[in-house]
Amino acid sequence: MPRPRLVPEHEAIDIALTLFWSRGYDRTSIADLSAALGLGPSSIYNAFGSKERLFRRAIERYEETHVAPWLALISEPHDGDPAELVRTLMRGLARVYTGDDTPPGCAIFESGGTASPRDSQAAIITQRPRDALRRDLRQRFVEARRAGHDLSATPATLAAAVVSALSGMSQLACDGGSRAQLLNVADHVASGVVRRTRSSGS
Amino acid sequence: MPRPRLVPEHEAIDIALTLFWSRGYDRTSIADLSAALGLGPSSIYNAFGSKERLFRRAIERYEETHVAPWLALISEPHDGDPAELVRTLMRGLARVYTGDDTPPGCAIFESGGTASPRDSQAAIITQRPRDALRRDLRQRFVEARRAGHDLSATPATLAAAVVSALSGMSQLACDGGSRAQLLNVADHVASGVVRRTRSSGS
DNA sequence: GGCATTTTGAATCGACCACTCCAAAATATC
DNA sequence: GATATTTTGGAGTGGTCGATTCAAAATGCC
Repeated sequence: MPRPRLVPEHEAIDIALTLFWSRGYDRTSIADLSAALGLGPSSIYNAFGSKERLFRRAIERYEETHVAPWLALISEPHDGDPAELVRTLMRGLARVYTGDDTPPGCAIFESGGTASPRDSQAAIITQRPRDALRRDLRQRFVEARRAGHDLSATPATLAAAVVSALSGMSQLACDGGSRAQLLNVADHVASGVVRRTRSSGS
Repeated sequence: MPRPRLVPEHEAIDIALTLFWSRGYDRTSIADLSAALGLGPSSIYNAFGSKERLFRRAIERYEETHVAPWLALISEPHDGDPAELVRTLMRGLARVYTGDDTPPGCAIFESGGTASPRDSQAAIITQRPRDALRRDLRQRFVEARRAGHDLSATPATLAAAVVSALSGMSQLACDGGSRAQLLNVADHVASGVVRRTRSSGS
């Protein structure tokens, strides 16, 4: 019954995500969002309440649309080679970080800034999915080890190493690294997950 | 002959570095620096010219005092095992990232923010040492391969992987990761640098 | 002590920040 | 068409940002 919106909510969130993703939370102003949406500040606040809440919605959307498909690989029980699973996960995210029509890097790693001792909600918002990724990966490695796979390190260390590599791949993409470079890193890291008992290939 | 400074230049840079390191460039205001130094804004601008130039000096100091000692390991020719070299480098930086009386993480990775398409001098300032680290590491791997060492990937890929791991270790430290966790990641990554021809240990 | 030189403190600059207020506009229901 | 409900545009809120100005203060040199 009320006046309809000029730009649908999900579309507004997508636009906001692109801005936060490319410039980070701090360097994205309400004026930037206003210009990108073609709406006044009042419309933004009427729809989302605050810049922080809009950022939260944008990050949630990023998780759903860009990370969740690959995260599903490791959240459900899987009896395949854990190295191959990590390889698929990392290669998929490598492509996300170097998408042609998306900003370089990973929104979860880059857009929130560093988590300072004191208040910085944006950093906390992006830290939660990072921790979740470490936890899920670790759990997956625990299951893989139970299934008899010979891992090259403890599940916790492997999870930390894989997430560290992903974080660094995001950084590399932001520094201008190519998709091929990121894929090479992904392959190399994945190949180090399982213990290799003999020399492989040339 | 002139009036002496209340706080020496190198000491002021150290204090500024600690602030930039812990809060990042954007979230560190002139007022913050003024309070930490016990000086008025005019003194800061008289001594350093601008916030950006002070940041540049602080990052240079970080490179000299915290990174250069470990970087020296890979810049000069070395005939030892490249894996052991990487291990020493990464373990040393892991300790820097989790120092008791320094902020968590790496100033070069965390304090500058993401390099946006458009102007953000702070991001560019921190990108230069990141690129230098990749370049030096790659060159070191090239030499190691010439010396007959059997690397597990191309020098460029290995360099990108090691720097990615370091970047991720910095992120992990900012997320509350312990020194032991970072050291484990460092050991695991280093062990993957050389090709392992047979299973090693338990 | 007087002078040149530099730093220091305090007040202040315009610009931009996230955010708000309010009247006009656009719809569904009646 | 009248009314209720929500969005929209635009002006404007106080606050903080980086940066500046200027007189007072503190030194070495003479």
